[in-house]
Amino acid sequence: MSPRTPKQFEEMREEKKTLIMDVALEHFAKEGYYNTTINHIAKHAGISKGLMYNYFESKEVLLTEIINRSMEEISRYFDPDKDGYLSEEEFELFIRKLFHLLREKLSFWRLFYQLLVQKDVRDQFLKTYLCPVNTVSELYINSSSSFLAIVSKMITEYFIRKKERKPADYDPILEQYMFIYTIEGFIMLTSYLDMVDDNYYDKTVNRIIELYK
Amino acid sequence: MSPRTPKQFEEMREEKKTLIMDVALEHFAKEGYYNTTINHIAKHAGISKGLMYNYFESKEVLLTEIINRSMEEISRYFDPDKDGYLSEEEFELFIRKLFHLLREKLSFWRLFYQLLVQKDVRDQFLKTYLCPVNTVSELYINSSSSFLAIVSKMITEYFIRKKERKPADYDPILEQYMFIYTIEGFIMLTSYLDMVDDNYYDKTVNRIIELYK
Amino acid sequence: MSPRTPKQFEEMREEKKTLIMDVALEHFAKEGYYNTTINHIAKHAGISKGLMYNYFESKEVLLTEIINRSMEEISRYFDPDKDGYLSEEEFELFIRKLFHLLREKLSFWRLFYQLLVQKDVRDQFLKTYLCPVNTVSELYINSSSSFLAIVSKMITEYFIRKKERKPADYDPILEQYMFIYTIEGFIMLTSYLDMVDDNYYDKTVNRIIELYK
Amino acid sequence: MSPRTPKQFEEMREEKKTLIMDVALEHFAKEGYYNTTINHIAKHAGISKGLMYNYFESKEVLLTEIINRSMEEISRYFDPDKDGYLSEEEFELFIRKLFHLLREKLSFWRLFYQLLVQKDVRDQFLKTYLCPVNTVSELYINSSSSFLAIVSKMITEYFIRKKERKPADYDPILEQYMFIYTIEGFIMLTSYLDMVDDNYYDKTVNRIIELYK
DNA sequence: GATGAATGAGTATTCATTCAT
DNA sequence: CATGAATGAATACTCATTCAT
Repeated sequence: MSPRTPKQFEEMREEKKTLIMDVALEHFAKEGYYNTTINHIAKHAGISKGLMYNYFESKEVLLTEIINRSMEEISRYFDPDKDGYLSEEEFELFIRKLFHLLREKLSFWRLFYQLLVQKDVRDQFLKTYLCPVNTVSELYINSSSSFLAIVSKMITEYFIRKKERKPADYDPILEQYMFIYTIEGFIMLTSYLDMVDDNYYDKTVNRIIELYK
Repeated sequence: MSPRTPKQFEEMREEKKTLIMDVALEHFAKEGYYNTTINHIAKHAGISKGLMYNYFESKEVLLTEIINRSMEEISRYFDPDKDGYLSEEEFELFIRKLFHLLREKLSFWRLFYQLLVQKDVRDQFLKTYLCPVNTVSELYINSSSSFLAIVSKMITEYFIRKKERKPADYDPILEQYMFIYTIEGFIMLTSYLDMVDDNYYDKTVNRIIELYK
Repeated sequence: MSPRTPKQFEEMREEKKTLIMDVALEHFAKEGYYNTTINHIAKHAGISKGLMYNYFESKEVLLTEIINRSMEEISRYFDPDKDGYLSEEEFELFIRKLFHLLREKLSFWRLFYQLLVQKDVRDQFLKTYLCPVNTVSELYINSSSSFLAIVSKMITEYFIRKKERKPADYDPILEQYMFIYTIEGFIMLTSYLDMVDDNYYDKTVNRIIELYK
Repeated sequence: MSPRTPKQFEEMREEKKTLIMDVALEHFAKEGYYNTTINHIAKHAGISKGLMYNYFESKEVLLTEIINRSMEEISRYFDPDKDGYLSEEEFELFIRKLFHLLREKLSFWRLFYQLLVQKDVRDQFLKTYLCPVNTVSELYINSSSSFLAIVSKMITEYFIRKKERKPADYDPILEQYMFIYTIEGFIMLTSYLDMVDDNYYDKTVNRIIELYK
């Protein structure tokens, strides 16, 4: 039994961190951030309370890391072209991916909405993930942390471009708002209120694409 | 200095209760229910902690009374016909009123979403305000506590009726979902994320009416 | 309607005080002194909390007055000869009266034992009602407050006198202890634990008299 | 500095739990359960308030555990034959042991009487320790929790059996009551009122045995 | 006299975080 | 690395008592 290499240690550490974050996310989503105690997470992750602080220096840092990880996953999952341009096909794919993700990462969305709803967390979140940018290119410096801003900008530009193939009275800004409200409402009701009608999940996606593509 | 009459006491009580509820709603909405301490509310209402308990037997009761009061106000504000039938004009008016109310009672909506997002509170809330009913008429027995159920039912029936004046492939259920998602997303983004573009407030309302009336 | 005389006022005051004390005794006995709130007593006595403090300057004073009143009643009820001498007939009568009183004033006994059991109250009580005395005569200065001491002394002397009509190995001190233990145990079990067997109430009294007269 | 083993932790826990229970018993007995604050106990046990809750989930549980522990000790101390039969020698021994225990566990008796005197606690206690049983044998399933019931039943049967060696007018029920009152009164006065005359402690025991054996 | 609104010190309990081993 | 004992600041809630009217 040769001693473990530093690399092995690092891997074990990462695995443990991942485990803790998974458990924590699950509980944060189910019981709420404030109602979930460090003790509870530790027990369910099969480690001691003290060890938690070896991995995450505070409960808040744990939360932040969970959010960062999820945002990175999401960002990677969408992986838009780096050209900042959204074709019609890409737009449709984006929506389909979004709805697919909603089902895959339900716990994260639940946590996400819980947090958005609290002023202090929300402000922190928006500062991190929605820092105002002017050009798409400058965003790619740190694409995961500015993912929302990138996407937001790309969608805006998509709607503006759409005007060309629409009647004169077409208002791209208004349509974009309508699109975002619908998406948001769908995510909210699905992830939060469990008000999801499985029979209509696909129909809804198609209808949104039909209306806003 | 004659002693106060019972009537005077009652008035004082009501005034103070209202004051406390207003202050509490403001803070619950801004900081969140769990992050708002009784102490904090008391201080901002200019009274002692102990007095809070003269008016509300617990923090939870305070919350409940705030919600009930707001639901009653909202219920009174909409005051739908007692026929359970929503004409096209009434439907449009309903939407306009809803958006008007959103601005007037922003704090309440914020609180409302915060609570919906917490499983235990949500369940309690839904049980109280969305008890399943079969006929609209039976709801009017206690119209404020079943206000949501009434509205929900009336909207469903409105969409079903709409099918008559629509093409064969019109799916009323799907349309209703789309309508609700849009509304929900709008309320959510407006009340929560302050993502409201005043220039587009009215345009959005009109567009929603245009799409779903 | 002529205005009330000072005497009438005084009587009304006394009546109200009596009412409050009755209600308070009942609740103290049932719920315990610490578990009974001033508010509760006031409500059950049909007056306001503030007015309570017009009659009794504190909760503790109320308790003290209840005890004093009861001790006076008991003292009056027994009304021993002022000669400090207990004849055999008087001894038997004393016991019968004691057991009769136990039934009449059950609430008081309950309160009494509750209080005895708490060190601070007990000390206060013993200081007031059992101040050490040397001669019976000096006790009569304030016969109600030293009632227990008087009775105690009279009983002691009764047992000592009994020795004359008993065998040589008769130990009056021991017999007195045995007598007191029996009485005490009976009162305790009857008043507190409701462990009273009505069929044996009289038999017990007779047996105690038989054993210790 | 190797980390502590689970065994070491367990030992530490038990020691500390015992310490806390001892301190708490002492204070509950002296000041009364309601008058003894968690703060006070913690301070006298030399630990923080918070730690109390690591060992006992509430003040009430602390009390319950103290009582259970004491009842078990007492139950173990008496260790009656499992035949449910009390011979004359065993009866005498039982009494001697009882009086011995009274001195050893004075604090517990004080606490015990305080609790008996409060209706809610009393009911709970009686339910736990005096659950009605029909045969002695069925009690031994959980002998500590039904210890009082066992003893009570054995004593009753002892007195009934005694009738055979007594005159025709001997009333076993009455005698048992007299016996219990005497015992009870003795315990009460000794443990509570400190009215114990050391010179007469043994004489009393002997006299009780003489009278009721 | 009479009321109940108002106060504030006190109480049990929780929980993120630290630290000795 | 790992443990869980230990801390203490914070929180909801209670209640005797005071006081303006």
